[in-house]
Amino acid sequence: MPDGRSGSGRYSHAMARRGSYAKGIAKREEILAVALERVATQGFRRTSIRDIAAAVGLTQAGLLHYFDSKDELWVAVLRRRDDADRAAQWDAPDLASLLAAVVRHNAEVPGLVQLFVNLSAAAATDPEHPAHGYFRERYESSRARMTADFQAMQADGRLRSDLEPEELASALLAVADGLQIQWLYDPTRDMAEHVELVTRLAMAEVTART
Amino acid sequence: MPDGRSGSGRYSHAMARRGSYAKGIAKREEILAVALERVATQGFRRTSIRDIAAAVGLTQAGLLHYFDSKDELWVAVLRRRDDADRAAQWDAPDLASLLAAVVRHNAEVPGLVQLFVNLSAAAATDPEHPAHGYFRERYESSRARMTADFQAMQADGRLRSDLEPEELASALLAVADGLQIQWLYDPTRDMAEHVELVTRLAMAEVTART
DNA sequence: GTCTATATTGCGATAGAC
DNA sequence: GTCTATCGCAATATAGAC
Repeated sequence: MPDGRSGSGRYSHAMARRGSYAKGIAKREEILAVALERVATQGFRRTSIRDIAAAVGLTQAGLLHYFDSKDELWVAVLRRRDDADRAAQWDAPDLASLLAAVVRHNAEVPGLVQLFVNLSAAAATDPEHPAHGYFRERYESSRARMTADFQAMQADGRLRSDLEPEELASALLAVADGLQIQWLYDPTRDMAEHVELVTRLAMAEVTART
Repeated sequence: MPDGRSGSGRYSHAMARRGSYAKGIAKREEILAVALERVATQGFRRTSIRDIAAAVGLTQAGLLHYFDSKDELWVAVLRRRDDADRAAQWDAPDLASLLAAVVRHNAEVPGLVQLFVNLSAAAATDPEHPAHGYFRERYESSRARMTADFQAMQADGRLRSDLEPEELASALLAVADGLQIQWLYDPTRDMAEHVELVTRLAMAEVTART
């Protein structure tokens, strides 16, 4: 994505075209930022397209010029979060620990959890939903990367050898997702703790247990 | 998981009258059955109360005489499923196995899974949602009963003693919920298998492992 | 190109007639 | 108990102003 920000003031005709383009990009970024801020602070359910539009000085129809639909906007917000998480460089020895770290961080951003839970549910039941492809691919790639990581860990003897890496990957992602829901109903639940519990169970242990 | 509560007994005010009481009950049951059938065949998102009403020979307003709102109707459908699950008398040695059995059965009824996933997500983010109380209590009671079961299993030496029973209960429910979503995106995933994987990891083992 | 204004559609919900 | 009629809302589509 071009990052060029237009200067303010008057433009020649040519500048105006480039300027308008850059302005459009900037506006799009502003919408994403505001959408994230609104959903984070006032919750998913209470954040309508009209709210966001008003907060960036547009009408609802004006906003939908930048995103084809409300759901496309939400997908863009989630992609942005994915990018931020990827850029954050958590220090985790493996992908299971990374998942726990990301989950721990998510507890600070309830609005995003609300968004994720609602959108993933809505898109799951409708193949035509704008977010369907996003989630499908996200699960597939997360599972694939984790599976590879677990295979390596089994080769190193860090992970129990008597379980299917892919099944464990699915199960860990599921714990993270399922706990998000329980956590929304009861915020005293510690999401990351549960991911770590299952991870711990899957780790090869040196010490005997009772 | 079946929930320990009486399920099917929410009637709207008008039902309390004598007169055609039995007929009213029968109609209500018919609506529940048809609602289940519609959501199962055409999916949750595309099932409006107008659809259901037409299928039972009523208008939308006529149907809402029996249920205060669309979401109340969905809750009644889910309570009915809980009742049926409870009545089914699965032969399972413990609640973790029971959960796996119920989950395995759920795979035969995708429409109900869609309904559960969507409604639990929508109600999670809105305390005023008609289904919020239902899910909150359902999670709480399922977790409580499972926790008690796990404590007994630890006393018997059937379960690893180095983990929190309540945490394990939460995690198992979360695996079941999270896998529902992954399964909706990719029906080749075996939901029950994953529940059993985590259960197996938590069980005390007699044999040595690698 | 970017945006506003307007129209249309479909939904759940409600009021009141019978 | 069920209807007709209508409301308000959200999402979307389109025409055309600038």
